[in-house]
Amino acid sequence: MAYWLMKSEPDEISIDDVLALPSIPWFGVRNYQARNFMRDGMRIGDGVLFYHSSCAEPGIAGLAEVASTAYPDHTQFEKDSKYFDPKATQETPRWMMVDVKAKRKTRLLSLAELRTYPELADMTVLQKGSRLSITPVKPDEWRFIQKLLKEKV
DNA sequence: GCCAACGTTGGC
DNA sequence: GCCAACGTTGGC
Repeated sequence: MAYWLMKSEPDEISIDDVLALPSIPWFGVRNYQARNFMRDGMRIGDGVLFYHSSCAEPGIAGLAEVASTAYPDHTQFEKDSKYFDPKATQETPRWMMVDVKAKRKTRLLSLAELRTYPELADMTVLQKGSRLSITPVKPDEWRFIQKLLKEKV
């Protein structure tokens, strides 16, 4: 069992949007490192911190889980999609995605708050210049965040 | 809107 | 394989 942090722009897809559906396909990832995490690392049932980015209050907004293993992202083949990739073919797809199922909304653990905890100082998402939309979360970090969500409401 | 940091592309 | 130029991310 592994843990992940996945960024989404709430203007596009928020935790509320995902909660309203059984699961959603995580389309649109166009970064090799993030793709490899989905393709090589993610397994059904892995824990996900749902992070809102590029918004007024960036931070962790909910808990989710991985609901499928990786499969080709269909938007890479769609000419009209902003995620279209002319170099991808059906035979050799370049981009993959997984399904994500929301579990619940949490209080907003803002980026500013996350930065105050020494226990989380090594979190990838908190590192300077970190832009990856999908990052692994260490078990210690996951546990600390679960504890935070129980203790401080 | 600014801009630092990082990733990708392509000429050589 | 190097690296400059360019594009993107995302906090502020």
